[in-house]
Amino acid sequence: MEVWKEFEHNIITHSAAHHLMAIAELLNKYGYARVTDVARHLGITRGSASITLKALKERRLVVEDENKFLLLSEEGKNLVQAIQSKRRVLIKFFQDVLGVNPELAEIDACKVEHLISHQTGEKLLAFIKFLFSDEKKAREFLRAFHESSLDCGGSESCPYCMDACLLRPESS
Amino acid sequence: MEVWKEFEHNIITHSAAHHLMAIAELLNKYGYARVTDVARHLGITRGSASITLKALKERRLVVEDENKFLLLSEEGKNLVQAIQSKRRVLIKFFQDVLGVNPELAEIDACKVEHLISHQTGEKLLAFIKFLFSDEKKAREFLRAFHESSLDCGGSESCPYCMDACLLRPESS
DNA sequence: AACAGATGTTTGGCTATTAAAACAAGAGCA
DNA sequence: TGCTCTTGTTTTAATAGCCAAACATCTGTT
Repeated sequence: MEVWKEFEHNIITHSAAHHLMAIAELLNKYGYARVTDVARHLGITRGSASITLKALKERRLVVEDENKFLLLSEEGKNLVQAIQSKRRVLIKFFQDVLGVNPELAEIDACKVEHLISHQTGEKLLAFIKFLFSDEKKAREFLRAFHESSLDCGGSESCPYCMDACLLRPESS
Repeated sequence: MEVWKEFEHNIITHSAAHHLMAIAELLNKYGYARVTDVARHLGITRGSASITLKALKERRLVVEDENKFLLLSEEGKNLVQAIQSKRRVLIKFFQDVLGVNPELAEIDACKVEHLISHQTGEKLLAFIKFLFSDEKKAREFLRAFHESSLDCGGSESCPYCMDACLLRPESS
């Protein structure tokens, strides 16, 4: 009765998260980030970026120097780190554990990276670390799973894909 | 440059998905579902539910009988099935594999259930089926992982929680 | 000095989602 | 018949995102 409303109570929206990450990537690549650069990086207009970035400045996640060059606050940097870390873990999991194809793994990770909790992100990281560790049981399990799953690629003949539990959703 | 925009191109929004699931649950529990029932079930006003449901009728996911009682179309039913199936798989994974606490597992699952792709959902299902199968390697691996992870609960002393890769995000 | 180009902001419009409040239609009751 | 309650819709207003277009500023060139 209340859980579903949590969706709105996130620390950051998808759009805002990507504005922050754009700044981080631009700073990393070019050493600076302006409104125009962020807009171009995200493929949106300068006007849209300007408004969103204004809100992020008010939230103290983004700061501006005397020449209107954008920087991340400490809080902004931490947020970006956290989201990027979750993204990497998710991509690794989707791709190298589940065997989802790389493009889709990236899209799915991008959609949820800013939504999953700190705890879940951490536990997934721990899981993956153990799974890819030297632990004999982990190695053997992973090999056995990948041998069993036979890479059906979502075909009609795959028993998992035909499972009544997951009725072809994307077709909708 | 384009992946991040996929977030908007989903089959269904979080809100719409929960309107559909509300109808399914009400039909299941009481045998009928009206606008008022959906609104009450979701904790929103009748006006809001009316508008969202109107859009869902236009999209042919919801249909109405002569007395304004709501039903799901075949497409609507399939969508609900798909989302609920993903939710169950996600909760099981978060809770019983990763060891996330039940409340958080439910919240995280709710946030992403409508976002992850069919392929990822299916592959996660296959993974869990294998993980909880009779397969000796799966049982041993799961036991070894759960013994190793020692249930830190996100504390300061846990090496995973202090991992530089996941800098305390929710604090932001 | 004057124009051109780039940059940043603002304004008006659109969609989705919410609430609040007004309104319409029906049902039951006195 | 008249009153009230329930139900559903509509309108107005918010917020968050986006675009397009107008506008203001600054810089560099001629």
